[in-house]
Amino acid sequence: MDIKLFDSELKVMEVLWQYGDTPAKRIAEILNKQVGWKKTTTYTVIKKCIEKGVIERREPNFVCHPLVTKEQVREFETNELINKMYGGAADQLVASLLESRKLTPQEIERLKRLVKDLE
Amino acid sequence: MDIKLFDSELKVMEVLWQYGDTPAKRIAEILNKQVGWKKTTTYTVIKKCIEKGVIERREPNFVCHPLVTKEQVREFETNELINKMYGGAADQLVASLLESRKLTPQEIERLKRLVKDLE
DNA sequence: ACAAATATTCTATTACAACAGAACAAAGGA
DNA sequence: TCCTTTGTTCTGTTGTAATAGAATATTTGT
Repeated sequence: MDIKLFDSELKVMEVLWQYGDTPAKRIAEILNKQVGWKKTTTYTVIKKCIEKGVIERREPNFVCHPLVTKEQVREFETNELINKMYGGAADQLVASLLESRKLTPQEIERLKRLVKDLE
Repeated sequence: MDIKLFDSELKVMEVLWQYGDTPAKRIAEILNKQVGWKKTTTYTVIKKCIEKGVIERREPNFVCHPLVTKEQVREFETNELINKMYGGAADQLVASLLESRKLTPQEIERLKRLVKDLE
């Protein structure tokens, strides 16, 4: 199963992650409202997702069911970034975040607690 | 200046970041060895980078000079990831890293120190 | 100044993600 | 059963990143 998702595929997956198992028709409605896609576009992308193994059709009514979690995709994407931009060193990424002050004070607080809670 | 770099452009920038100001010819040699590019490919991509404003030609000898740092691009790419996959919350990304055990013990140590050193 | 070597631009080709129209299939009500 | 609606696939268009060949310009050694 190839977990690399294109932007279009991610849009579909986001719907499934948010709403759980959903009929194709419903996904099409949601994405039409959200990003203006025609229904055939949604169906095309769903098909790609099925071929790719990240969605399967399930009873009853062939609802679309996600086979990968958002966490898995997050991890994958994050690893790609770490390899591409940080030479594979995950802590470099964190260091960069801290230095660039991209973290709000609240986030820094939460981060401190996270790190403290390690082991 | 559009800081969004394609993979091909990133290859050129990596050379500049690693070696400093470099003549186009030299970049072409390096990338031919590294990734097998023909020299015209390198020149084409350099041109794109110049149009995009991330490289300029400088005296003497019109060497290629990077106008953005690796840190800037890192930050940009990291922000894109955070927005795309973590709903804009940077600390979520860090939390995900900690949970997924993608950090080695050494990295966790360094991370602790980083956090401790905050103010 | 001119030939040879080198540097650069111009123009194509290929591959594929994004998007969607039209054709086709299936299901439900008259 | 047939017609209408709904669901799905098939096929095609568009845009553009990646790559590079051919043409052109520039420099350099003699």
